[in-house]
Amino acid sequence: MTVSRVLRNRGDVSEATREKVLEAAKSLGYVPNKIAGALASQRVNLVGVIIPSLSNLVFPEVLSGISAELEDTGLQPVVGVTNYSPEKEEAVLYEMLSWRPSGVIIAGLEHTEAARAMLENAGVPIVEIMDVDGQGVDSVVGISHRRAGLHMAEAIIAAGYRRIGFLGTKMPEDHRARKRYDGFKEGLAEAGITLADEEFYQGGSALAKGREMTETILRRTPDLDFLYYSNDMIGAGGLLWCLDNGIDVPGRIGLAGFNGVDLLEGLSVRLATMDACRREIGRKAAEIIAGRPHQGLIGGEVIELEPVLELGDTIRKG
Amino acid sequence: MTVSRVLRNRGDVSEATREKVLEAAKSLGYVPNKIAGALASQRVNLVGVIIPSLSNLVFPEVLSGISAELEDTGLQPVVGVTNYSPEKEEAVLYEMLSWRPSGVIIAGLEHTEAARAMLENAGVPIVEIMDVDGQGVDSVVGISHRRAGLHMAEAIIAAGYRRIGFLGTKMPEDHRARKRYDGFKEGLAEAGITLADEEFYQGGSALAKGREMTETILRRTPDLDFLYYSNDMIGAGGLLWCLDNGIDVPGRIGLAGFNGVDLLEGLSVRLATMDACRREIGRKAAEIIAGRPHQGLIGGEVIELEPVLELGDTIRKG
DNA sequence: CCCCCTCCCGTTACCGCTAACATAGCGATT
DNA sequence: AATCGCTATGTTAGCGGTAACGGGAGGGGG
Repeated sequence: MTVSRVLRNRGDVSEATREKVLEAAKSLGYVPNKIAGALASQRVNLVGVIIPSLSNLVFPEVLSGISAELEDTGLQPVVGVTNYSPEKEEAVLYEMLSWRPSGVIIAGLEHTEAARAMLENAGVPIVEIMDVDGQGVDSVVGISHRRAGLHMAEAIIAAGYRRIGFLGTKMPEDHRARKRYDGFKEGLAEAGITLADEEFYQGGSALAKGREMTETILRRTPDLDFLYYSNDMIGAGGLLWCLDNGIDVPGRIGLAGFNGVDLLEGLSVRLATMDACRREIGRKAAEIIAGRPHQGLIGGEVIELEPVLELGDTIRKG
Repeated sequence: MTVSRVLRNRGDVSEATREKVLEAAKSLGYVPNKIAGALASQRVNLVGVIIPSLSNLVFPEVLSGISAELEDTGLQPVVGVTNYSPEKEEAVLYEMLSWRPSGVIIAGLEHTEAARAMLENAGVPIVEIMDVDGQGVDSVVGISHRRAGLHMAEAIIAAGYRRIGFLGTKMPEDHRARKRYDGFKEGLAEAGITLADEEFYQGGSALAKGREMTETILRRTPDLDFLYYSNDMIGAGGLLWCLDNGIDVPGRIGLAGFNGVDLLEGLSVRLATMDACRREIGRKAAEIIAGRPHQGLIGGEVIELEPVLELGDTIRKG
């Protein structure tokens, strides 16, 4: 018992015994068994984080925000990846909840019915992240992808472009991409414009796909004067293709992507984009999980962040 | 007890009771407590994975190999990130071991003394990945970064380049980058050549840094005819800078990076690089962890993979 | 001198599950 | 009918810690 007190820095132990315990622990190479500890104390210092993918670039950034915020709280993130599959999400969530984490951070608002039920009954703070367009189970931190798309449409129209094409992922399960798409079309519709053409892809290297799709769509509809890409990587691919083919950007054709991927800083021409506040989303979500027990919040906060439009060099000004 | 048997598919239970149990579990929203289960059975279906960073692009790929291989084994990866800090690594490892995972996959061969001791005494299979240049604790899966650097040097010299510069990260703790650097200089030395200049960076967007550094080094040493970058992202930045500035690649100057990052497929000019077998490393490591209990291997395997040189378009041929 | 309080350390009873063993039920075998 | 063998289910005792409480030693106040 005294050993337990020393190793957890809890309760009074004399300096003398404390040192003896620590020394003994070190010389034995003793590593306490958190499984037993967690079972006895009903406390687990883990936070489940469930995201669709790690190769998307966006999610590692969110994760980094989460880690940073959790750093000094004694909490530790545990990551699960769903590959955009709702069934996998359900399975991963089940697995995580069976470890009784102190909280769950999960991407998106769309879950299977069973997953939603588990979240509701988990009895710990839940934060759904990335997206605020919909109804959350508990707390929500994100941006409105619908409005992001809408604002981009407005900016494009304000810049004088009229023949607009959309390039994106096939998005059966990427709800956020779909919401941007919907918002974008809505924004165009407000100005009485409809999408002149669109092109979707699946899998493969995004940069290369961006090139291919750009070539395809411009061959099919040569009079397009703007291309809106559903993410920065395919946008960058398109931009490179335009530059290689001597197309005047943003004069002859304008381009924009989405996400504000730092990785692309360093292209000769900066792609117009919209920052999705990824690190910030991670931070806020972690803050909610970490703060809940102390502040005794009842939950259900909804934090909507504002994505910032960065015009870059691929939308003409004035 | 019967419930336990049903939920684990273990032992004989009649079909009738099995169904009753499952139905009851579902209607109660029962999620078994793995903490208690693990404590009682002394078995934990988690594999600790400790890597330096998630933003490096390389590690998510390794992870994806691990996840894929673990998919049907009932084992689940739990990721810890060290930010290239040995102290953080030690802390993360301690935290992980306190959950008594079924195995640990950890990047690199260099650890603090305490970390090494923990690995040795963990009593579960340990796989050190990425690097085989050194002495491992248990199993090792990776490539020889020293030889990767060396081979690149040979290829560059064979192509006729002589005034060679190196651009890389400041690498107090990136041992693999250092080993490539050492191997590279060794390769040059064999041909009686020494590095004509070098430049190091830290932090920031790699693409942008690649541009900056390339400009800096070429301004300082204008007669360089080859630049070897310690990773593909800064290499790509350098490549873009050269293209923007109308420098003839690979005629006037040759370029090469390291890693074979898929992300960059789609640049107009393919950067010479060396594939580091990242997914494969992940797969093999996971295979060792997953296979150990069944096959009763004693451990200590060393699997060295061969990185493949891809000449791309930035080293002149013949 | 007694009482009470504080500081330290020990005792006891779980936490929720599973390994191992015990037992009940029932048909087949001798 | 007694025994055996098998399947299906129940019982018991932990797993390695922690919460909650107990209690001895020492000190200060009345």
